[in-house]
Amino acid sequence: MNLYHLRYFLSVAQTGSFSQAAREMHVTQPTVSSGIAELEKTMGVRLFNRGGKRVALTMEGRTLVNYAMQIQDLVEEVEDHLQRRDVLPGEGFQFGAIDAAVTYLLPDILKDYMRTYPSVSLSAQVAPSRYLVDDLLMNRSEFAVISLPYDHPRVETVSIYRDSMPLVVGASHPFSARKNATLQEVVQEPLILFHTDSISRKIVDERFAEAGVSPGVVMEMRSPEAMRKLVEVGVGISFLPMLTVQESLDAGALKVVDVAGVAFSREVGVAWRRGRYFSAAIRYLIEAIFEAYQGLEVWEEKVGTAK
Amino acid sequence: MNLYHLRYFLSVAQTGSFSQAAREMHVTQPTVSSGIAELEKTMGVRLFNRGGKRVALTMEGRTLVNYAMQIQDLVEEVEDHLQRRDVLPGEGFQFGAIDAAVTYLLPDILKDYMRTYPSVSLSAQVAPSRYLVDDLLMNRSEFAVISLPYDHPRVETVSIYRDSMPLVVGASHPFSARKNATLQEVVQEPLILFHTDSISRKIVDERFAEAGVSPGVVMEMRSPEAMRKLVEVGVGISFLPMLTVQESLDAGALKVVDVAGVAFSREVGVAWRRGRYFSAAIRYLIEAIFEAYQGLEVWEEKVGTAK
DNA sequence: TATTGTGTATAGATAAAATCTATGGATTGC
DNA sequence: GCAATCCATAGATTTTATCTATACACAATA
Repeated sequence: MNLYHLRYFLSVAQTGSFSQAAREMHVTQPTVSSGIAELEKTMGVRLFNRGGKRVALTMEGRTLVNYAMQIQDLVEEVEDHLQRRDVLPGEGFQFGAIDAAVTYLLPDILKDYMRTYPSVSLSAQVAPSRYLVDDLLMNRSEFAVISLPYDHPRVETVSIYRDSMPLVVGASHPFSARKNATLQEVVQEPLILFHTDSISRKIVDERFAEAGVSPGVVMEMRSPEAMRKLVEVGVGISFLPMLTVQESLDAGALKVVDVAGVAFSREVGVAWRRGRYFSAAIRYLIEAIFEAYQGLEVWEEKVGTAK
Repeated sequence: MNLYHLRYFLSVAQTGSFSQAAREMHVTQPTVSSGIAELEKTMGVRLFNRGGKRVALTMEGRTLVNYAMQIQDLVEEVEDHLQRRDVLPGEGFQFGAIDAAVTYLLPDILKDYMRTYPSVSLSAQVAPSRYLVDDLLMNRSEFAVISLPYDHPRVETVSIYRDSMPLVVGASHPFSARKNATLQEVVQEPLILFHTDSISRKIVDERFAEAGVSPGVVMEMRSPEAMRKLVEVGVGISFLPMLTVQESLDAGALKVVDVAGVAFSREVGVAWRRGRYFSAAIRYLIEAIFEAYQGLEVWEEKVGTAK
């Protein structure tokens, strides 16, 4: 069976004439004849009774008309939808984001997005960058907002936000009265650090290594929110992203202490599998993120305006 | 777009692999690749993100899956229906029949038929044979039960019933007391005859011509039932099919009078356009008619067991 | 009853497509 | 790194669809 033949068939059924159908379909009459003959052969039934001035559908022909019209409609509908890049109700996609992004950077953007694409169902996977990149590589999510830098030959990244990662201490901590401290002092304190597989931890470790000191770690964990709480109650001190601690600083529950001569910071960026294709609805969300923060130019340079 | 390509597409979507889909579809992997590429080209969208061990559907791909499955289902369904010669609810066909046939010969057969094919809607066209044959030639009805003989190069006929066409008179008519009459006597009486375009009239005229007499016609009409009524009330006398007058004879409202030396009769038969194809559901009805009366052998000889 | 116009079927040539084989480049997993 | 597996591509081949030309059937008409 062939969709063109089905079209010929419907035209013949409607006009009652092979010749007229051929004219309508812009093909020759033998083309229609052999198209119908092919249908009749594969189906094993006669579709028309020939002989009069007009051909007449058999009962089987009438049955096929019924289905052929439905099939035609579906084909036209799907071509239409795909060409105008419609999203079917219930369709959607998954992306990844680190805790800080989904909590502090994305809410407004997502809200706008869902107004633009109300029928798209979004699914955000929240996890440390490492795992989000795994999802990207496995094609399980379309893109991810992760901590940078992240170096991988098959992952592209574009920074959207530079986030300082100051030393924070609880309001009751001895350091809280001071403006600054040295790294040597810091490593004497109980430290709460990100888990070693995290990017933020890698950054902290690098700074320590450059300064030739090593921290006396008390706790390692993956949840910045949990770490913030622990610092607030005085279990230890920590280097935490500004995004995470801003509210606690405002409320006075935490204090920032400068560390002489060393700047801690990490970047947040968008990552995707190199060379992948972005559907319009996804592209739109990504570009909204770049517009809200930064990186639109770099993105366009890397991905191009074409799809 | 091509139904095979759609099948490949669904298989890839399901297995997440071009190679595996190729194995499933019993084609080579490049065939699947180019099938998908063709779909992507005509639709103008990417359907899969390649790259990992498994390929992943894009949003557009997911939309297409949705439709492709529906299309596949319809295609399978229609092939199934046609191959097992199912009749869709509401489908049916039209046949023709003369008054006597639809009133006296067919009722039981139609009743049985509608039990066997409850979903088939029958439409009977009741008219004089001439008109029914027009319908046959125009492919407007599938077959017809008409008066015979009917000679036409493109119409086949098989007799199913021989019906005598005696002279009938009203109970109060002078002839009604007699056992017989001569043609010469008959033509002196007011005669009610079928219209000249009818087969029964042709038969009557032939007998008159053979005897060298000509009737003094009072009325010509096409409805045997109306003629019966007119004879009953004494407007005239008539040659009417036994099928039509049997009940009136039983009730004593009409009397049969032999006409010396002349036998009037007509045959009833099934007619169809020569060389046409019969759907199973139609064939079944026709064969039921032959079985109930006669002619099954002749029919099978003319049409053959094949379709 | 021949004639003409309009139909559909068929044969053979041509064009278009789908598919195959062979191979290259990329990625994953060990 | 190395082997295995995967998808893309090029070119050859086969299959299918379509076209041209023509035969044949039928309907309308003179």
